[in-house]
Amino acid sequence: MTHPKVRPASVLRAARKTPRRSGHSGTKRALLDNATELFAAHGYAGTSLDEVVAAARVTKGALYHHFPSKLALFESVFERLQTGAARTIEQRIDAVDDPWERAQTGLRAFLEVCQEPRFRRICLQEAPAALGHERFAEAERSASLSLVERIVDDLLADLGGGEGLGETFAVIFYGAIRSASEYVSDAEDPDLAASQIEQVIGAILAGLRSLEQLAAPAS
Amino acid sequence: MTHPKVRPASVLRAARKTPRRSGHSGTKRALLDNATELFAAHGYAGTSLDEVVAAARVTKGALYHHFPSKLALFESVFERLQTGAARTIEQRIDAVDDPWERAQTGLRAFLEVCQEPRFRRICLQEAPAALGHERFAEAERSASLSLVERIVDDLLADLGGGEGLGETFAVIFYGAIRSASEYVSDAEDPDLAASQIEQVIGAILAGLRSLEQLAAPAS
DNA sequence: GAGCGGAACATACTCACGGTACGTACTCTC
DNA sequence: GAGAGTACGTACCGTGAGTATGTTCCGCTC
Repeated sequence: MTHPKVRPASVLRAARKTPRRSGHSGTKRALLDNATELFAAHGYAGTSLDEVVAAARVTKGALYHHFPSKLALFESVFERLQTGAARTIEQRIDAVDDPWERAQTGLRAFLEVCQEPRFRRICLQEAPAALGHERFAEAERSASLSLVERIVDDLLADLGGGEGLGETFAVIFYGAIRSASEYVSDAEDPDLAASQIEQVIGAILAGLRSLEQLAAPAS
Repeated sequence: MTHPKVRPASVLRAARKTPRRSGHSGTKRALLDNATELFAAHGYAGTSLDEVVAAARVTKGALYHHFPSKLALFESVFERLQTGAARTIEQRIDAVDDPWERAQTGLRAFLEVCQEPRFRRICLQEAPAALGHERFAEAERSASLSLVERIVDDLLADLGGGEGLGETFAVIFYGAIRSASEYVSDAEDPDLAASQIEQVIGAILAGLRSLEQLAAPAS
């Protein structure tokens, strides 16, 4: 009884827009684009695949042809946003030579990227729980955190001491600016909040710079 | 207990421990306890209510009598952990007078609390996505962040200047130690990682302390 | 101490949604 | 032009959150 021999499908035929060109289909891109919007608007759990395929004007069969699971779809969406953001920031900081000025530039670029609502929601809010802590930490390490570590290493080299503390510094700074980005996004006056953040980070960096040496074992 | 008319339920009968005492039942506590374990082990989405009620040896009817939804159950679990952690940290820092030493003490207490697996998973990893960004931010503000702000305000008072930057400093420090706690948890050698974190935070605080004045408007 | 009202559950169901099974249409290659 | 592989479409299933509807027990009143 399944599959009546004679398939009507007349309505669907009319709906077809991409004339089934060869090679890589636009269907996958349509799914990614619409999934990005929906995930950003309603979160991972709040978005049903029926909504996604309806928005992309295809069916679940098409979706599961391109992605093995809902989580894999989310992962693709996540990676696209993540790599795009990392590339943007990288271009900005590569244009600056002085390590201390580069840190400020990187901070500014990161804060700007985090104001992008889709990036905020998907990469900062939904991804940790959706992908799981392990998978998310790995993705962050290979993207954002490595950028921060590059910057921090140059700072520490400019100072004396601090051997072996680069990763620790990077983790702390990354957490700080990640939290700062949320603060800016939620502020009533984002521009004011951003300038305050830059001021405070600037003070912290200035304080570190004023130390003649790092690395004194604590109590 | 359960309908002796014809109903077997012999297993459940033997399992009842609290003899249906008056007023507040132990059922709610059993649900909260088991839900805490399961949410911590499998996350919010990965835990089914059937598992919860089976572990608590009750039925969904009992659960929905005490909690209006799965999210409300999670919220209760979250709040219990959150307030308990805040109370622990508060006691630790209230025993210290010097503001700079108190900051270090608070950091150490926070890092310890974050090593508790249930707190980590539920309050730090699952809660943001499960409760939603808005609700989670509010809970954090009223619990952890207010503690940090109290500490930071004393630091700024000890220094000169920095008027109106207390909240900004608190946000940045809170993000830093939140990220630091993850770093410590994931480290192969948590004790070493924790000491490195304390070292770096100590250096940052020392740097700030060495500044004669804060609050210089940036570019 | 009989009756009554509500709290504290249990049972059985609905429905949304992720995932699967299996089909067909189009294209390319030989 | 026949076979194979890609790119879908359709119908179905299982799980799990939430609901409707009981039923039992306790405390209170008269």
